[in-house]
Amino acid sequence: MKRIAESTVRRLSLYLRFLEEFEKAGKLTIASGELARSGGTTSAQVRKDLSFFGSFGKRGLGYSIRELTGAIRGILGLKHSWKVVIVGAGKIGAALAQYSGFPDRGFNVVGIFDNDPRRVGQWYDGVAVADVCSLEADVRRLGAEIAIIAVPPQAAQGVADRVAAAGIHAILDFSTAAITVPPSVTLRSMNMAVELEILSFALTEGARQ
Amino acid sequence: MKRIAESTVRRLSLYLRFLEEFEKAGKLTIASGELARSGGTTSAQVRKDLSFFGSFGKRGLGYSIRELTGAIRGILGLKHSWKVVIVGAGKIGAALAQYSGFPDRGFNVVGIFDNDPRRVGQWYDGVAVADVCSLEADVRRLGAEIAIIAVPPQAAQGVADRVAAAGIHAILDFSTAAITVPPSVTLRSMNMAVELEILSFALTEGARQ
DNA sequence: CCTTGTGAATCGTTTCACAGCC
DNA sequence: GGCTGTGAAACGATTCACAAGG
Repeated sequence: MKRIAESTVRRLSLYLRFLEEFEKAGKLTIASGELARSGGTTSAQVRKDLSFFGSFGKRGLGYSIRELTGAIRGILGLKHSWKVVIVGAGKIGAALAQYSGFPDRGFNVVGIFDNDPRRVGQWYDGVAVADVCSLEADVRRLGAEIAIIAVPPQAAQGVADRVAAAGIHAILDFSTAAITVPPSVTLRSMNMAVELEILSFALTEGARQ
Repeated sequence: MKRIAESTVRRLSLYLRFLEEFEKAGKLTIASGELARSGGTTSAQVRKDLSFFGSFGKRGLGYSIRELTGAIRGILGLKHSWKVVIVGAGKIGAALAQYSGFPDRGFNVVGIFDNDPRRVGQWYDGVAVADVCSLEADVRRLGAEIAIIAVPPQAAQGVADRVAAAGIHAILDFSTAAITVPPSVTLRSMNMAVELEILSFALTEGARQ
């Protein structure tokens, strides 16, 4: 099977969001054009994205919302839930730990870690903050599959190395550092500094023209 | 001037981070290859990215770190500071409001808004939470240029419409909704749901192969 | 007649490779 | 000799356009 572009996967995730809304609204079928309009793309793009994985529609009719939702959830690996650990129980880490949208979508926080003794032992939504010393052991014991890094930038690379060594293959990095991981690990960065600077560039460019 | 790709701007922002580290370490010059290695790209990519904006290096020598840092800060519009409002003073909004890395990099939080009377009046780092009723008026009065949206997904689109109407041209959306904005507004989404689903896909794909 | 699925064409980005300069 | 700056080539993603099927 051909390698799938990240942009395709990102759009599938968005389609899923819109499909769930349409489903809630009681709609039964949808055409690629309508899905495209919700997501700011084109009908050809929607069809091409789906075509990498099979054919899910009926010519002349469109897609069954129920079926397409199921298909995309299967493609994205959302038919079962994932175990997530959060490293860093500061403001952002704590906010994420309490975020209720998580479990709803199949991502269960099974561990939270910090190196500050004042934070260790605090409870967030049924999970106690553990000392980061036990990170590797706990990741293995709990069978965690995804790590969220929410530590200061200087500590981010070290944490990434440690969770990778403990067998984690997927990392979501909230720090403003730019970290690197071995090829066997998938890394997504939610780097607020970078996003703000992209906005700054756009504002500046707009003013230049 | 040709349109600049978003990927180029994102890399410039990363280069800036590495350059600042090298500068702190006392290095004076750097070659494209070394910058590339820090950022997981290639020397040709670094040179091409910079070439869109001018020529900043010396053949045979590389780039003066001091000069290149200044040039990139100029390109990204970071030579002056930006006024930011945060809409939503829940867990994420409050965490962002207190985030000290913000002002360091020229992004000053000048306003925080919420619709919950229990949150209105709370102080975060010298700024009081205001009622979201006064959003448009305050945005104009304060001269805010960037809005950060940290509200529940159902409310995100409405907030985006309101800040856009109030004259804001740059939005950073932390909600898990997929919102749309007029072409005059630049939108960046830090959509945790999408990023987690991309990780889920990668883990599933890895297992499939 | 409407809408999908898809090869072919187009467009944009990255990589190559080398002339030009320090 | 070493490294930049940049056209040209290669690659990858998006858009087009149409045959096929309900």
